Amino acid sequence: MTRRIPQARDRGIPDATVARLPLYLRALNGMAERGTATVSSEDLALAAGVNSAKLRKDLSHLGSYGTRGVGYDVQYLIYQISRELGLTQDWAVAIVGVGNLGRALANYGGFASRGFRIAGLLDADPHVVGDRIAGLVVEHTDELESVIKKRGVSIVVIATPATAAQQVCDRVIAAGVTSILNFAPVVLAVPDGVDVRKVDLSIELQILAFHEQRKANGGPIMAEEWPDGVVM
Amino acid sequence: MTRRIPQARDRGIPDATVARLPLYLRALNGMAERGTATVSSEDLALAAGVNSAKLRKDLSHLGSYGTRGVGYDVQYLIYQISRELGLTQDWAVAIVGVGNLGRALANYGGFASRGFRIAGLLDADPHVVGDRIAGLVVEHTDELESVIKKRGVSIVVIATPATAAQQVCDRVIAAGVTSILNFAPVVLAVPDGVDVRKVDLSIELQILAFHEQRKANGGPIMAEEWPDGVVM
DNA sequence: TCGACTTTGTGCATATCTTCACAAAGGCAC
DNA sequence: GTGCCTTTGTGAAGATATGCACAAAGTCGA
Repeated sequence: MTRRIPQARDRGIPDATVARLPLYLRALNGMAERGTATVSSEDLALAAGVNSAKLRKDLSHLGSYGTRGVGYDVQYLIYQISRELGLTQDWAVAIVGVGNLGRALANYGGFASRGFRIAGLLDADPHVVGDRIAGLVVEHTDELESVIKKRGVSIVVIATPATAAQQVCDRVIAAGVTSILNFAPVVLAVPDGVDVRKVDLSIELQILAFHEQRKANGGPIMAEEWPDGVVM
Repeated sequence: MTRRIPQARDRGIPDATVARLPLYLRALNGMAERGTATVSSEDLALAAGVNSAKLRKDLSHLGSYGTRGVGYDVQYLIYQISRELGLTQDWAVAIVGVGNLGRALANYGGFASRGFRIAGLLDADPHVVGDRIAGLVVEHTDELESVIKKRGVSIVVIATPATAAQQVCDRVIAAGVTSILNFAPVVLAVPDGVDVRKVDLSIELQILAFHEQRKANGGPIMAEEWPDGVVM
């Protein structure tokens, strides 16, 4: 892990902040569509579902873009956050694995509107290769490296079965990709310098189940912990 | 602020730990399938992609289930984590919104194997109602309340368009549901006591884009911050 | 120009999470 | 037994993140 040496102008935006910026961006876009010109931290925080002090602190990491007594200019803040997140440029994304999930992702409207252009759909199954989905023709995974290079793909989404994920991962990294969004239920091994983010549908349900169980069991004080001899 | 008075057996498991337990569980299941009987914190941490001290501290919140000098019994630990997460019981889940994503979720194998039983698929579109997906017949959202009550649904997955999400949310809460997994790109307003977890596909990509941009711009030290006068 | 009012930006206290490092616990060989 | 070896469980330090509360900065009406 690279040691963070604080620079004169420290550009180290906390991870927790980065994770919330897209949230603010969405809320702001909604406001822009409704014609709102300026917004206070209080209102924006409400719309984004966070505390207003946190919102202000988050935004302060980007710079001082508000006006005291007034609030934030919606359009300007959209621009600043977009720029910080790198959404003012176009990102070519390839989706590997065109099962149910891959299809859903290909058809998901939320990508294109944020500068993510789907530049390739690939699958190993010959029955799927050639299908037209969301305006693209599915290509065979044999073409993976050439698609990445020819179309300047810099982000790859892995939506393959778990068994194929690591191999796909290795190949895209060898082809120069350093940002991967992984939907396969495996922990990918990657070298330093490669970012992997993971979305796991069943993990989210498990976390919900944990809390649901707590609620069902009559609150935080649980009467009997060891109902009866569960022994190794 | 409620002062945390440590109970005799303190049942407050940190959120960060809860979020990782499913990860450990998956790694352990893989080991069990390969016939591994015991595992050290070092090896399990490696398989789960975390640091071994963190793993040990996480597990210590559940109890003292390891053997010094040996490690953890795989089967026993699977049982303990499953129990803690509430996966030893059956959870009835309803999916509202059977578009591309809803279909993908309905067909996702990772649910059933962890005690999540899909008890209902609902959609507002009459063209979709009646379709058979993953062994279930899609029902009309008019039936939402009755499906929840009759089939004992305690977790609802919202995979509708953004515009319909809040309304669906309100209805399922009114019907007694207190755990919601939301895929719609909106911040749901819910009363206290209701848990909402959110999965947002485009947010993950935006976070990747942020880091990718950093890498592309020549590492952590960025030369020119304000290329030229971007002014309000 | 001035004063009342609003809202930002942030210092500071607190809470939460991570990591180190090691004493204590147990297995195992002899 | 006894002593050596391995690995857990955890106290304490450090790192990050959150939230309060308020001074500073700006708007706006008179």
